[in-house]
Amino acid sequence: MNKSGYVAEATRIKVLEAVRELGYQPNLLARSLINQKSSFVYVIVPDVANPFYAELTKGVEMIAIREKYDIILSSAHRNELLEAKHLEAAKGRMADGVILVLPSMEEKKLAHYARQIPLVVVDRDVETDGVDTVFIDQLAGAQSAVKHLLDLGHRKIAYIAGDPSIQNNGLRHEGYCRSLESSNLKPEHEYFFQGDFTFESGCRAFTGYMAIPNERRPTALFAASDLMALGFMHNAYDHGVQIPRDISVVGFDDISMASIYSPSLTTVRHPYIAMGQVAMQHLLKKIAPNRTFEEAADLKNSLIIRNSTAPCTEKTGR
Amino acid sequence: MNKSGYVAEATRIKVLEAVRELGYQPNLLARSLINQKSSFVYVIVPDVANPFYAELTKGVEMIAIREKYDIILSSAHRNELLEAKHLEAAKGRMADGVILVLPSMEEKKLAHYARQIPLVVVDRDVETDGVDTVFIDQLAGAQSAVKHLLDLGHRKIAYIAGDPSIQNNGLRHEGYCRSLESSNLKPEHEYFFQGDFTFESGCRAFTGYMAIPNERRPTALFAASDLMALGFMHNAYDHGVQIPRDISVVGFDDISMASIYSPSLTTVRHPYIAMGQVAMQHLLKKIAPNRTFEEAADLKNSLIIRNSTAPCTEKTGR
DNA sequence: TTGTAGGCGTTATCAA
DNA sequence: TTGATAACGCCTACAA
Repeated sequence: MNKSGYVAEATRIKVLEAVRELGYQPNLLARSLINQKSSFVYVIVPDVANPFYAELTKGVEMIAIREKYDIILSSAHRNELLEAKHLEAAKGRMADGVILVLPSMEEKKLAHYARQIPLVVVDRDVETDGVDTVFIDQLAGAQSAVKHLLDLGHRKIAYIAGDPSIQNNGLRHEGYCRSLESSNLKPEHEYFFQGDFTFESGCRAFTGYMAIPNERRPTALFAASDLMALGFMHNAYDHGVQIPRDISVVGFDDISMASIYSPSLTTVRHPYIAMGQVAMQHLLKKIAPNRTFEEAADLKNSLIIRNSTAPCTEKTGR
Repeated sequence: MNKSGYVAEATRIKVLEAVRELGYQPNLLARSLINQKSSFVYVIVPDVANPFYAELTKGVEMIAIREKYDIILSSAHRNELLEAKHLEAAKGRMADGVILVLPSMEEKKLAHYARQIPLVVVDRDVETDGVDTVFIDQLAGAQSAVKHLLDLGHRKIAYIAGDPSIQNNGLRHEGYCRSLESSNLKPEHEYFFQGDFTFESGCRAFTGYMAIPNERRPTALFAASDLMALGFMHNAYDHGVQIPRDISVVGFDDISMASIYSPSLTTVRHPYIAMGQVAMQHLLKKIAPNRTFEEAADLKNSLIIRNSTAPCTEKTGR
């Protein structure tokens, strides 16, 4: 008994000496077995190579390390079978909890697993009771982006949408629509470009933009991801369209490139590190409901205004 | 015995039924204990949020998943105490192996741990026997970058160095020097800028560049990281210095931004995903020396020529 | 073919 | 205080 208990000083010293001499190291697996506590947390993300999830993992790690948790990281590739496989592995390995990011499995299944192992779902809103979530309603974030453009005097505001199968994309689109409507504008079909979150789809959107006759051409653009915004700007640069002089652009995510690009990109920051921290804090609360942990940081999207947006110079038709 | 052995068909069916009904799941921890094999691999990187290491982790995962290994990921922040701590944890948890990326601990210590647990070191060259490494000698990569500039006719080639404490940085610098010398040029002190791999240090280097009198000003630049190259280009753009018209720029790493920036950046690609794959293959070989695995991909840096480099237009003084 | 004993490395419990 | 013993959940091996 190294830590506590009633031990004679002499014995204690002897034991400690032996420990050093033999290089003894406790077997944590055996310890887990008896303690029913492995000090493992699974983090299941769509793709470990995605920088967003790398940041999220860092957030998780920052909290986990203080509580001596190790992180088992795996990719589920937005495939519910893989998600299930990893969840089963987590149970089999007696993980103390699971952080599941952007799962594609249905809510019922999520609830099912949540009953078997402490589970926190990130980046997806789940209504079912018992499923803990860390989710930022990106409606507000998208609205603030479009409001920024409206405040600058823009009225013809285009939108590049992301992958429709992802919940967050729908919310970003809805934020765009609502913001327009609150200014008595309505989303024009002509100003809607379907993308898939990638750089290339942003490039393609530029082609669509150029196809619009000059007098109706948008003076501003909101893209559902920074990568698409940058794709658009990239092509714009090549075609001599200047940003923000000819068109203001707002992105979403605040990837590292956003601040580095020329011009730097106005965007909505999605705080992945903080989300990872909060997710881990939720998990700790579930694992040890009696213990108290510091309050979680408040999570929200924030608009970062940089150099890709400027006041509208075009006289409005009204 | 679910898999093999001599079992009556009836019993087998009964057992399988019971398994389903009770939702039985084997406890992998207990299984590990008896098998002396945990199916865990530790991946210890400087920082989990760094996109390079995220890619490397993906490479490791691609191989690991086939052999049913789970990955325990952790950050050591280039701190040898943390590295040691994670290595001890790996031993304590009976990890089957460790992939240690860019360790800062001394070789003797590495060899010491390598004797205790299968260990593969990535991104650092270790001479000691018994320590397996995945390391690309970046000398050749750097040389090809500078040779490209020489081939374009450049003679005044500046260099932005990275963090001196990192082995790879030294090799990149040496590659720069050797390449120059092979063309009977020598590295000018005036053309050397000390950076630290960050975007900001690249920006600062631009200030240094501008301080050089016009007639001696370099017509080309090799930066030891893409981020520094982009920082330089960023400031160049702001000051009306055009790339590649006024100065050609080559980076190192091929970060995702390199292909997206305007102009896109000529750079030396460092193949992190492949390195992760190879590292995991080495580890598997160490764990099960008898089994054979597919041959590892050949690893080397490759020069990616994009739009930030162009022929030298300045008449040489000779 | 089936059942049972022993042990993997811990920790907790209970006599001594 | 200390030492012995059971148990965590699994697997191997040997006897039935």
